[in-house]
Amino acid sequence: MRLATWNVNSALSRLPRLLPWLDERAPDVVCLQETKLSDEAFAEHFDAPLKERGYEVAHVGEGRWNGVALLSRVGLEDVRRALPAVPAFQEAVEARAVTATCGGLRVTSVYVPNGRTPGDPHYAYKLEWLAALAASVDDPATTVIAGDVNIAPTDDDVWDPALFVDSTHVTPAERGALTTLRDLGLHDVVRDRWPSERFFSYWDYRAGRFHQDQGMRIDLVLAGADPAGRVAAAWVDRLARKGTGPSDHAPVIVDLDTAPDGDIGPVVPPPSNPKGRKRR
DNA sequence: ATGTCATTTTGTAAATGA
Repeated sequence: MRLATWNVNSALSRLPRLLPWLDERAPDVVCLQETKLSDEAFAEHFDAPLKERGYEVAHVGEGRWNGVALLSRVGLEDVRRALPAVPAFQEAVEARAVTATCGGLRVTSVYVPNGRTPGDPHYAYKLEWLAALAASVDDPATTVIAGDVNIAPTDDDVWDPALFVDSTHVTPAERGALTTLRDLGLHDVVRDRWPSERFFSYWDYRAGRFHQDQGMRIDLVLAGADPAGRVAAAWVDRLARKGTGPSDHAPVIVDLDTAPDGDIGPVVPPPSNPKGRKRR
């Protein structure tokens, strides 16, 4: 099963990139963020092309800002359109999370509040929202939380840590929220796959940041023991950040070993070693 | 110092947000 997450920075603007990307990468489950569409507008533009490609859809949008979606062609059940006990911002619950059961996993597409600057009301809201996210996890073992978390887990996930001292995305309180999720049993599976590589998932549109690879790794796939133990590949799809009309984020793709029926299949014994040579 | 992009508007340039 191939799972992907992508902050598209307006699904409508990204339509000419999104549909070809689905055809090329053929993900089974897709978490989208920043669709910036109402549910009605998303349905108008996406229901037909997604159905044609075999996807069921759960979209939670408000129109101008935010907006998240789950696309799945391995089932989409028990949809939850907001985190339980999610904090409001200025009395409005924003469209930042949608959860469904897809292919036996409880998947949540998240768009964590940006926070703007420490001290800003948006920053306190971000931390409250992250607490609600952790509290929303029912069964960590089968959970996947994927999306734009607006937090760089370590200084290795920022192109120039010195520039970001005391900025949002890197503060101990924000990173502590990721630690809380980790302590629940959720693994940052792309980092686990590439523990000492430096790579990013977001690059500012300005100042030629992408072409100088000056970015941040803020789009994560956090997976519980069951999916984390089945990771076959995990990578950032940088190609989608190139060319005409890209999002400022690249998709993150994770492949899980599974047979079509959801059974991982027989355990294959290791090859025999009749000549007694040492294995490397 | 801050080079882009997307969205909205008693709109057509300016504000807002990231």
